[in-house]
Amino acid sequence: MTGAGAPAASRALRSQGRRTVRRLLEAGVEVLAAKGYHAARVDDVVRAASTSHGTFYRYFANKDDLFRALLVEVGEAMGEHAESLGPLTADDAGREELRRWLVGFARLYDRFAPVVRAWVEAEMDTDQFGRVGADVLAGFAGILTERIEAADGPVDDPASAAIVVVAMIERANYYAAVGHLAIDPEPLADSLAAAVHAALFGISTPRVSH
Amino acid sequence: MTGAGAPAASRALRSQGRRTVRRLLEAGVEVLAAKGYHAARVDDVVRAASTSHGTFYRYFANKDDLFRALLVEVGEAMGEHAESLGPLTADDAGREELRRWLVGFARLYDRFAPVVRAWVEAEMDTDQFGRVGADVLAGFAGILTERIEAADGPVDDPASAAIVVVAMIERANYYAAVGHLAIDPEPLADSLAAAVHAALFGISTPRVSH
Amino acid sequence: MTGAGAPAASRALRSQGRRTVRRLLEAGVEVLAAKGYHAARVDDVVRAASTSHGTFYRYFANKDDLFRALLVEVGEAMGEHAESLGPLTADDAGREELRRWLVGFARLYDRFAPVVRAWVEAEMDTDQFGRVGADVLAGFAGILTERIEAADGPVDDPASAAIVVVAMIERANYYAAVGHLAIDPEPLADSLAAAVHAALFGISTPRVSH
Amino acid sequence: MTGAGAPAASRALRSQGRRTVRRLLEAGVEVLAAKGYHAARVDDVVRAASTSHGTFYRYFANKDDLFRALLVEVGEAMGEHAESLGPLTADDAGREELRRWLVGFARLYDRFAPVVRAWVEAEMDTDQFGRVGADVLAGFAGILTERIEAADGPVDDPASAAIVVVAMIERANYYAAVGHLAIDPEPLADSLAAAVHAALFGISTPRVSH
DNA sequence: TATGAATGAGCCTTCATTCAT
DNA sequence: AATGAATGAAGGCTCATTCAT
Repeated sequence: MTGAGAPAASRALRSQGRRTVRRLLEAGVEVLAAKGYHAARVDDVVRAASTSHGTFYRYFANKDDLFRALLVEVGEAMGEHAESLGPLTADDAGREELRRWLVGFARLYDRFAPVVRAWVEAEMDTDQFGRVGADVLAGFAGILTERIEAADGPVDDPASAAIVVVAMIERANYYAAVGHLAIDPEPLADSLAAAVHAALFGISTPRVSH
Repeated sequence: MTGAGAPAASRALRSQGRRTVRRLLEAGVEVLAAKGYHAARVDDVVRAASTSHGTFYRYFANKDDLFRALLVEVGEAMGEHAESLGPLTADDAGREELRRWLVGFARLYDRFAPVVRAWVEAEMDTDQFGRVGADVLAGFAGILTERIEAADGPVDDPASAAIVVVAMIERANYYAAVGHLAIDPEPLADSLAAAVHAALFGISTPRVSH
Repeated sequence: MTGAGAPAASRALRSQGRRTVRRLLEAGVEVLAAKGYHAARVDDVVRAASTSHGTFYRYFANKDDLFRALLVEVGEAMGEHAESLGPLTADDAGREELRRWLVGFARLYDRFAPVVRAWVEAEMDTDQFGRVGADVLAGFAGILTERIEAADGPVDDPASAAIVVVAMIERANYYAAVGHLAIDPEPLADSLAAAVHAALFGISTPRVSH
Repeated sequence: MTGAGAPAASRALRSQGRRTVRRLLEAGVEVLAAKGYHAARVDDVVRAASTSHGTFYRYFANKDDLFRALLVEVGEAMGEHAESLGPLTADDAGREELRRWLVGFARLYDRFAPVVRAWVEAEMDTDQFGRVGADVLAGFAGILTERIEAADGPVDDPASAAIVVVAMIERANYYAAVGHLAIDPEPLADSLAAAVHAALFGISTPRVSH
């Protein structure tokens, strides 16, 4: 798994080739961060990777192919993290687990923010591109649904609750990463954990002691 | 307030001109719905409005000018609705008020979905365009913050709680409108109201019957 | 029938537009003559037509669309001429008719040589382009077949005889037009008429009197 | 004579080198057959020859160098065959000789069809490439002219008659090989022999039985 | 000697915007 | 006021050829 796109799928890359692919992928993230998906130019990417157009198309079928490859990487990292969510319980341990998991998610999100933003930007366009992103989301929601069912809390409809939770987590992190609204990361993580736990078990925070 | 863009600002439009502007705005929504922001072409808009390029530029400075005008309309409607949120209370009346408000929001969202999607798509691009959208969000979050503070619930940080709530509401409706994930509108509204109320007052649902 | 390509098919062209189309078609012939089909650049055409790339694509879907339009024009002219062939008879009148017809053909061929050469060059490429050309040839061969059958001469298989004759006429004119081989037009026309008549009626030339 | 191009001219090739050259030439024919001259890519050739770009340019100066080498091979074979045409006489023996010769030509043409098609396609492009082909044709026409003169038939202008005959033979075979028009090979050979003999001696076919 | 990685000029096409009628 | 013709900068992609290993 080199991370390369379609044109390189049939060939076995040598070490030089693999290095170039890596450089292009990293350049892709850079450009996505700087200009976003639609404004990203192949020229920007090859310049950032210090290579040529010809080389780009040796490893990726086109612009989308590169970004799809990036999204797949992100999807894999996110999927792995999603699996790491332990059982959800109504007690403090459960809330703590949730918090731990959300912090990990925030870290991932922050790291991959440019790619996720690109996905959001591109959602409408390419079926393929949108598909990869939707799969990530669906996988996420699926795992949450399982945990919620297993938690046996007061939730009526685990599937739609999971979606609400995913939506909340994703967007809140998105706002934080994009900086669209001014939020501090720490209180946000707390608020999120509280909100999610409350949504699942009905108790907002342990310090409700008045 | 005719809804026209910059070039028409200095002129007083006659009724024919106003009709043309109206046609262009509606065509803009149509095109946004059909193709999204980045794939929308001026040519698509003028064809949908049965008019010409020359005419388009008589009323709007450029493509973005049209979409900004649309977004302003949406922002105004959303802002008005935001203001209509009554006091939030921990009891059933508070939950009911919340539910009413969320249903209204879902209706608005549904009606303006193409424009909102366009905004999401365009977020990175134009400072101006993104700004209008961010203002809408910020206005929203501000009003919620006020209400949460006034509610005097167990919430620690009203501002970031408001953002979590906005994120949850916005995204959940977005998913529903775009159809990215399969959600039924009714249980979604219920789940949302329950989740928001729980996040604010710590009681998830009245029917916790274990 | 303006001769324009696909993009102009749905619009009604005004006189300015029709003039532009005409200029582009003529420029196409020029460029074809100077550089041939494969070396022809859209840029060459628009420069020869003193217009812009944008304008080119307003009237033709792409390079091929322009050349197809030209080929259709040629095909129509050739088809009309083909129809003008009178009955073939074994006597001098028949030979004279044949000669007249061949001379007319040579004139047409000369006039449209660049386009025909382009067709020959492109034969393999586009199905569409090749199809138009093949249709012209087939139409030609069909008419000849009819005439040969009507002539009731000693020919065994009118269809393949017609093809031989078409091949002979086409190529001989081609060589003459392209200048690949040094041929004078007049004796060529004579030789062709003699050969064709001989092929159809078995008498090569009237002056075989030894 | 290894058939290699310019870069190999100065070196003496070992047996491995000769094998590589052979593979490249055969790959060239394959690719020409499959995609034609203009669509042929160096990459296609090296892939078909199971070798690399670097190797290709060790033996051929460039793409055209390979195809020129192929055309030279064809030209030699054709030239040899042309020489094999015996004296043309007005009697049945002459007609039979002509038929034999034409059948041999058809076989050659069929075998080399891809290369000949490539030549036709490329006629305009490279002076060099076109020249080789024109030389083949001219050699052909020259030999025919000689034979026609020696035959002392009723032909007025042997040179242009030869060209008409060459045109007829070449194109008819071309159509047959390319499949542009539906022709059966056998009646075509007969028709051709009959037509050529008639053009030269004035008697179309022996079986004129009216 | 062979391989495959890299190059970059070149070409087609799009589309927001301006202009002439 | 409206129309549609014209513009041209910009960007994606190809592929013959050269280079480094």
